Amino acid sequence: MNQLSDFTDGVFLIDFEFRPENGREGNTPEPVCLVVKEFLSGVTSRYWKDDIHSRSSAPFSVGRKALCVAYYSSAEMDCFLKLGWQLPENVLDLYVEFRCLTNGTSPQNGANLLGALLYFGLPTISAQHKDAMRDLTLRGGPWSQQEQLDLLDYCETDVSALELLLPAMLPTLDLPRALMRGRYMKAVSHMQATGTPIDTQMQLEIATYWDQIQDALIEEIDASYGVFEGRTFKTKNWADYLQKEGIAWPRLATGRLELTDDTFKQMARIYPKVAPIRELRSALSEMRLSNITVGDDGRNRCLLSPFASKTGRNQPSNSRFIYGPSVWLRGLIKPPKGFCLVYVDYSQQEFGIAAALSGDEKMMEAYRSGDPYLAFAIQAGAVPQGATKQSHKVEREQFKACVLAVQYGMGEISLAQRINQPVARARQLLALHRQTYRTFWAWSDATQDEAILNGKLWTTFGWEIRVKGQVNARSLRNFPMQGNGAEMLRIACIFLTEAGIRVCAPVHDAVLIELPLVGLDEGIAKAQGLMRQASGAVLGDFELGSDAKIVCYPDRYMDERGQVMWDTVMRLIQKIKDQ
DNA sequence: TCTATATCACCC
DNA sequence: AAACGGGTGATATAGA
Repeated sequence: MNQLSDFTDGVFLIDFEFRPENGREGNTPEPVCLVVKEFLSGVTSRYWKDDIHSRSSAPFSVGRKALCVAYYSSAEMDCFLKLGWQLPENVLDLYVEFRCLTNGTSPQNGANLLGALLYFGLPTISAQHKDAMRDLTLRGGPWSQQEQLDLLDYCETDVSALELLLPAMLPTLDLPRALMRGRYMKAVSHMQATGTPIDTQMQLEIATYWDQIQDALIEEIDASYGVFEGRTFKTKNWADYLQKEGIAWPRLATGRLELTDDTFKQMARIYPKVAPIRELRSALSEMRLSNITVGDDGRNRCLLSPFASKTGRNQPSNSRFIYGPSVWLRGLIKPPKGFCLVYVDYSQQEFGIAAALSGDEKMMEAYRSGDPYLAFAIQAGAVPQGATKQSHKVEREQFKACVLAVQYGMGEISLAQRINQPVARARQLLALHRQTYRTFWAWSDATQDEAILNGKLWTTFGWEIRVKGQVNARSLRNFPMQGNGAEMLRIACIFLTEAGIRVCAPVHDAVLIELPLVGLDEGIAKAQGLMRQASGAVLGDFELGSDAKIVCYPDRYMDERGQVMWDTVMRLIQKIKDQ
C-alpha cells in the first residue's frame, strides 16, 4: 500500500461532530453527526445522530483495501469505539502528517485544520464560524431542523477541506510510515476510551477538604514565621523575616529574591531555621489545583494529545491527566474489583536507546548487565569488578547522575550541584563517560553535525524535526533518545491495544494496564513481551527490558515518592473531621 | 482591579 | 545568552 490507487475499496475522507456524553469532560464522546466522502468518486454521505447510532458498523469499507482519512483521527476513532464499530484497518491522519512535515518550524497558523489549509494556500471557512459550530455541538441537543442542517453543512466543509488537503500533502507523505502513525492514533483512541480507574470517593474527600488541608499545613508551621497571608506566601513578608534574622538571601538578576526550592535547600543548610518553611512551601506546591477529569464511570479520561511535542511525545494536559500533578495524587488510582493495575516502564530506556543506536558495545554491555549505572562505574575502573548496589551505593548514585546528565547535555557545574560534590568530581565523572563510551560520543557528535548540515533529524520510523537558525546543541543530541523513546512507546501501545490488553494510559516510557486478577502473571508476561518486541522494532536486534509494578484490588496505587505527602494529607483530613 | 509576564514546580 | 532534554500550568507580582 504505497499509493492511493492501491486502496481499491475506496479512500474515505471522514469527519464526526461530537460532544462528551452528558457534556461532562471525562466521558467518552457522543457522536452527533458524520460526513463521509469517497475521494475518487466524490460521493458524499451525511448521517445525523440516529442514522449512525442505529448502525452496527461504519457506513463505508474499513477493510484492508480501504483507506480512512481524517484530521486528528483519534477523535473519529473515539466515535467508532463508542458506536461499537470496528475500527478502519488503514488510517491516514493528516494532522499527524502535518505535524511531522512542519515539526520544528512552528507554522504561522498553527497545526489545526485551518492552519494546515492556510499553510498550503487552500481556501478555508472562518475561524468564527468554526467556533460557532463547535459551540453549537457542545451545547447539546435537541437541535432544531435548521441547526441539524447547519451542523451537517459545517461537518461537510471539514471533509471538503480534507479533499483539498490530501492531494496537497500526498507528495510529502511516506505512506507506509504514515499508516503506522495512523495505527497509533487507533491505539490512542483505545487508551482514551479505557482511561484510568479513580477512587472517586477519595477524590471527592480530598477536594472537599483541599483548602482546609492547606490551612492546616500553614497553621502548623507558619505560626512562628508569619510570612503567609491566607494561603499565599508573601515575598515582602519573607524579606522582612530575613532582614530581622540578618540572613543574606540570594537574589535574581532582576533584584527579586530567589525563591526556588533549590535555593531554600541550600540556605537551609546554612540556616536550619528556614527548613520548615521550605517543607511547607514544597507541600503546598504539591497541592496546586488540579482538575482531573473523571467520567461518570469513575475513570480519568482526557485528550492524550499525541505527537504534540517536538520529539513526538504525547502531551496531555497536566491538570486533567492523573499522571500530570505531583505523584502523591496517584494514590487516587485504584483498580476495580477483580482487576489489577500494572505500571510497566522501560528500564533505563534512553540509556538503552543510546547504546543501541550508537552501536557502542560497552554501553550495550552495561545495559545488558541490568544495572547500567553500576556497570559504568565498573567499566570506568572506579569500583571493583564485584561491586554491588549495596557495597558501592554512593559511587553508583554519582555514576547514575552522570549518565542522566549526559542524556540531557548537562555541564560539570550543574552536575556538581546535583550530586553535591566539587566541580572537579563532576568533571572527572563526565570525562570517564567520554573515555568509557567513545563510540557513543562519536555518534552523538555526528548527530549534532548531521542536524546542522542537513537541517533535520529523524527517528527510526520517520518522525522528523527540522532544525533552523540557532539551535540548542543539547536538544539535537537528545532528540534521538527522546524521539525514539516516544516512538518505542507508540509501537508498544499499538501492540498492546491490538492484543486486546486494556491500556489505561501511556506515560512517556511507561504504560498503566488493567488486567483481570485471574491469569495475572500470564497477562503481565504477555505485556512485557510485547513491549520488548516494540523496543526491538525501533532498535534492530537490541531489546529493552521493563519493570512491572503491580497493584491489585482493593489496594490503591502508590508511588513511593508520594507516600509521605499522601499520609500527611490523610492525617490532616482526619484531624479536620475530628474537630 | 484586571491582565500579562516572570517565576517556579511538577511530570518523564 | 545560557550552559539540563521534552513538556503543562499554577501563582505571585508587575504593570496597565
